[in-house]
Amino acid sequence: MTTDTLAATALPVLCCTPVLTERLTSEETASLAAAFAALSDPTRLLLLNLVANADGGQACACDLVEPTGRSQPTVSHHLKVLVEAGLLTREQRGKWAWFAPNTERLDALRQALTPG
Amino acid sequence: MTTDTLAATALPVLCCTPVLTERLTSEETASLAAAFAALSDPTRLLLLNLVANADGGQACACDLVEPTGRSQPTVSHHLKVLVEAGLLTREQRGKWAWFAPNTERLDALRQALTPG
DNA sequence: CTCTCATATCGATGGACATCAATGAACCAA
DNA sequence: TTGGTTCATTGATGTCCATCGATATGAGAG
Repeated sequence: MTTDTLAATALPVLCCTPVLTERLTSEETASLAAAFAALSDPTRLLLLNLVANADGGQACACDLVEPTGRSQPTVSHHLKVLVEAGLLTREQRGKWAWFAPNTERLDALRQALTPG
Repeated sequence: MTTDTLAATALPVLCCTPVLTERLTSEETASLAAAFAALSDPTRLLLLNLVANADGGQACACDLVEPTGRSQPTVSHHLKVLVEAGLLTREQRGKWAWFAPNTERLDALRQALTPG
């Protein structure tokens, strides 16, 4: 089996019980950790930043390779991780793949860090 | 070179330029990624949760080993990572080490995920 | 000083992951 | 079909890291 652990654990659980107020179950903990793990790589953080600041709040993958200084396969890999973590949405338009931030998911993540 | 990368890169930079609004420099990106990396481990997330929900908003290390199901050295390691990432503060009281959440740091992290 | 308890550090190990070059797959144009 | 373009997948490699047992450090207590 291919065990894409990020996708398997991050999405099913709604995420995000507040870390600072309520007791976390082990499932909630794993889900939250997976979401933060997606944000823990500088290249992915830069990709999210580039997409969020692009015109219309969306960007084509073709415009994301050069600014990161990484190879195309590496960028493709990181975009997949961000999508599977629910932080970006992906839409295919002909040959091109367009990405946009998933604001609901980001809101939920932010709430998890909100004090009681 | 000993490269304690978390401590070396996370703290000097103030952290946290909003990911969703302003362009990130490579230093800001690295600092933010380091902070999220500290939150990307289930055991550390649970430790933060336990401390934040403890009486008086602080907890003794001696009470954090059993609930995590990890060995004492492992818990000690994770607490160190959280302190070096600025997410927990550490205070020595006699033989015991007490930890509390660093709310300012958590606020800053939350702001980094706030939309424009 | 000696003993005990709380915590930190060391060294080793297994697994996860970021990265790349090469290749594949899907799409479009001519 | 042929070829070019965009993106994903594969396979290999080096590095990072979570985890543990063993051990060191350090702070009361007696």
